[in-house]
Amino acid sequence: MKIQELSQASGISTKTIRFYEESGVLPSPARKPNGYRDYDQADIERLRLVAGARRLDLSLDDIREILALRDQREAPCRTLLDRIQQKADEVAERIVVLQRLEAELRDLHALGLTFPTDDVDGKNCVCHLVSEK
Amino acid sequence: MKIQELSQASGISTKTIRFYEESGVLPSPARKPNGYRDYDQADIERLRLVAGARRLDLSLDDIREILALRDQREAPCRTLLDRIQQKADEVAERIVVLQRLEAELRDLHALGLTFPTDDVDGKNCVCHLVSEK
DNA sequence: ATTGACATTCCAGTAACTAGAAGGTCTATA
DNA sequence: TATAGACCTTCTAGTTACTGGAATGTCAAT
Repeated sequence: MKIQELSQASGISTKTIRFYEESGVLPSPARKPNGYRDYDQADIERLRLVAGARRLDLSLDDIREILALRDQREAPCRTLLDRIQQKADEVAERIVVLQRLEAELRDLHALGLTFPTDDVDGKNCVCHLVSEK
Repeated sequence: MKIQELSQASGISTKTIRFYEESGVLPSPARKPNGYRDYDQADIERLRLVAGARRLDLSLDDIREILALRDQREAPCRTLLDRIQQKADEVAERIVVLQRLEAELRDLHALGLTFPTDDVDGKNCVCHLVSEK
């Protein structure tokens, strides 16, 4: 199976597949006599796991660790579950920060609308609202 | 005024100040006879505007554009306000995506807890939940 | 003369790709 | 047989906004 077929079976671009190989997330595959990469069913499954984990926004570092466990025939389920929970917590935190930021941006925008928009140096300008103290 | 004093007046590290200069966000400052960068009050104000805009997560590209307007003695308030609103919209979208992601992660974690954690290849493993179809 | 705190430049690394160049291979058709 | 096109290969470099470190120079005080 050539790289493009793996790409279609996984939904991951050939560019990214090669990048994952170089990053150590995917092993170097067998090569055909002409030098083309040659993949099999196990590669599809591995790449699908990577794709699923990436969709959950797990880092390639996390994924490497999980796959390394699996390669040593140790079940990575515990580690994977831990990472999923940890990622959920990170995301929750990030959401809070972004909510604060959005509120601030909306407030600033509303306040800015009450100001003249042709003031380059005066204090009556949005720029001065944006400048830190 | 030396770079460290500007750093203290703005809360931006000297590393970042030099980086901003190289990035074209700050102009090349005057130099003292010994080659040290020499800043003045206007530099503090400019850097504070940059810092404030960065705190609102505006990109250096946006900031460059806003400062370029100001440098041509055109009021950047309209552009700045537009960027603020646009950024608020982006942030709102990002929040929605992250909320979906968090829900998915929590669900997956809850589901994973009902599975055995020592299953390397079996279908009864979290890994298979994570793998994409 | 030396110490310590500053300054300078340049190089490399971060995360996860993506784009493009230059070239080799395979298959089908004119 | 020649050639078109769709694929493959490797390599380099760009993205964002910094951050860290090395090697070296300057300045003030002891």
